Amino acid sequence: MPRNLDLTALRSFVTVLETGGVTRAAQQLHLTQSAVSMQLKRLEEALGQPLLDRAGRGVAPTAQGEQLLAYGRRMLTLNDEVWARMTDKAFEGEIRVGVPHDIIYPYIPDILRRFDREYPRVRVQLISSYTLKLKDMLQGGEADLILTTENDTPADAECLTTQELVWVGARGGTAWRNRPLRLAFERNCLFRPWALEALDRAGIGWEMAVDTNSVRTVEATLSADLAVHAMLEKVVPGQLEAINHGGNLPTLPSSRINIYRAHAAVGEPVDAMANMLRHAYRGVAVAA
Amino acid sequence: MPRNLDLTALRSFVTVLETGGVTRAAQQLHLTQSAVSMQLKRLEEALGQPLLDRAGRGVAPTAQGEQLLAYGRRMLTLNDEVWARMTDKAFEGEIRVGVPHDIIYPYIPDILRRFDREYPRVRVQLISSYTLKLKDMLQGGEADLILTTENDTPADAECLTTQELVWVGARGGTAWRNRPLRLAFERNCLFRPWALEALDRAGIGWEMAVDTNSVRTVEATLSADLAVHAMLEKVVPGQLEAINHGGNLPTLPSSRINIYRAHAAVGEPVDAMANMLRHAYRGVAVAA
DNA sequence: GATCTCCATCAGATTTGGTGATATATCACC
DNA sequence: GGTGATATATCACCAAATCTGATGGAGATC
Repeated sequence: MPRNLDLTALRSFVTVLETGGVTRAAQQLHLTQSAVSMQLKRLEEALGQPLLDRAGRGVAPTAQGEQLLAYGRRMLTLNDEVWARMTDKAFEGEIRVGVPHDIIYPYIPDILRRFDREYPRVRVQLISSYTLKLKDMLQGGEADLILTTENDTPADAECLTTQELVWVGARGGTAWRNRPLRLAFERNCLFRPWALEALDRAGIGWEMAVDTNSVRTVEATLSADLAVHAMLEKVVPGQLEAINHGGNLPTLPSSRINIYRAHAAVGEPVDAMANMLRHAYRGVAVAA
Repeated sequence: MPRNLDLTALRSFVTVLETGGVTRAAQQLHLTQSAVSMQLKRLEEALGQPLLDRAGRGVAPTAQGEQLLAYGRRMLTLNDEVWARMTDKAFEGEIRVGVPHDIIYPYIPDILRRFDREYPRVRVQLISSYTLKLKDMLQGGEADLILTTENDTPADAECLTTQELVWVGARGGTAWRNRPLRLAFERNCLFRPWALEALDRAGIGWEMAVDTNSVRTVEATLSADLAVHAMLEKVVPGQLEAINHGGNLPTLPSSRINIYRAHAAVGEPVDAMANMLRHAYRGVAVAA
């Protein structure tokens, strides 16, 4: 008494019912008619009951055959799926994802981990840069999928979420009370001009506490409570916090997180990555 | 390049990961260690990539192995399930279902059809009788599952639905205007005393148009617009209709449809049948 | 460093499962 | 009711796959 079905025979069985004949099925499967016939016989013997009703024209499944057909289809679907995932060209290669460095945390690391589980044969290259640079790279074919932080959503993009820009500083810090307000921004940070403009409009004096291109420097300055910074509300790292300034600092504009996909970027892995990003930031997956 | 996975090898693969060793897996599977080892090798060859990481203590799946593990488990689950359905003793035998004949339509035929599809090796014996007789049969072990129409729900029963009892007659019929009201009921019909009592209380004179134990006779009498009858609102057959009497006939009490299960009736098929009945009458399936 | 455990690999035995040929059955048409 | 066409079952044979039991080697354990 065997315990495991033979997927080859099962495929023959399903094909016989789908093509309506042993001979046709055999052709489609590139086997001889007798081989398929014997597979059917083996199946029936193994399960100890008739599966096909050969009465007259064509073949019809018996009641038990119906059962096996349903299960068989599901099993073959799984088989084909895993087979595709493990060997299909479409599931290997590289996918280049660009993310502004200020929104890498907290979602991206987890997404990369999960993606690698799902598509182990796809190498993910994470590009961390500025929104403008990322858009250039997408144009230049150097990235397949990018996230951006912008104040609107162009037609070729999709908005994942709109988030408030907030003032942040060290946990429990007081740097935000100082005047002129001491700021820490990277030179190319997209939010820097937004913050400055908001302060100017509110008539609050300010000065740059650091002049750097390093995120680390900014972080260190903020952690030491020497300056304040602006970032999206949902991505404030643990050692910092949104400043509860009670109106002493101006409200900052909101920003959108958009996703762009290169025209050339097609295939299930890219779809899946896009969906994971959507799901993380928007909380909603989009059907493929 | 094979196209179908070998479920035997797949089971070995899964077992190796579950037992943490080729040798242990082989014992559990009643195979030699070398056989299992070769199966693993064949799997890796077929899929063209390493599935196991034999580094040091124990075995760990590679990233691709994780994939295969997940799919493999699902496929084996399906395999074992269909195998059980097709060969397990628990999925063959007889199940005796008792249903009062006035609620057989419209649901029961469809349920029986669907049940037979799901459990082709289980013979269903449909017992059509009166509620009291059915309860006797259940007590006497002559039925596994019965539906009843009663005006309450005893502790050992489960109420599926509460339905209004309504007056019915021929489509477009006028028999309900006659006085004395002419009635057609089988002798043992449970609803007969309910109807008579309601008429008496309303001071409406009545007489029995037929004296029979045959449903057919009652139906024929009703179809000919010679008498009226009372039945549950949801089970009125097509050739009859609920009478729109506008208060000229008394309101009838409501009735419950209950389900009872014999203590000895256990197993998945009985559960499934009970669930199908619940679903049909109550519109809700109950988790197994 | 000896021992133990576990796994990969090999040669040979066995079984499985496929091909091609043949027998049987069913249908369409006369 | 017979005939040809088409479809399926079965058989003998053969090739390939797969199991067993033996062997050797890599780590872990003492």
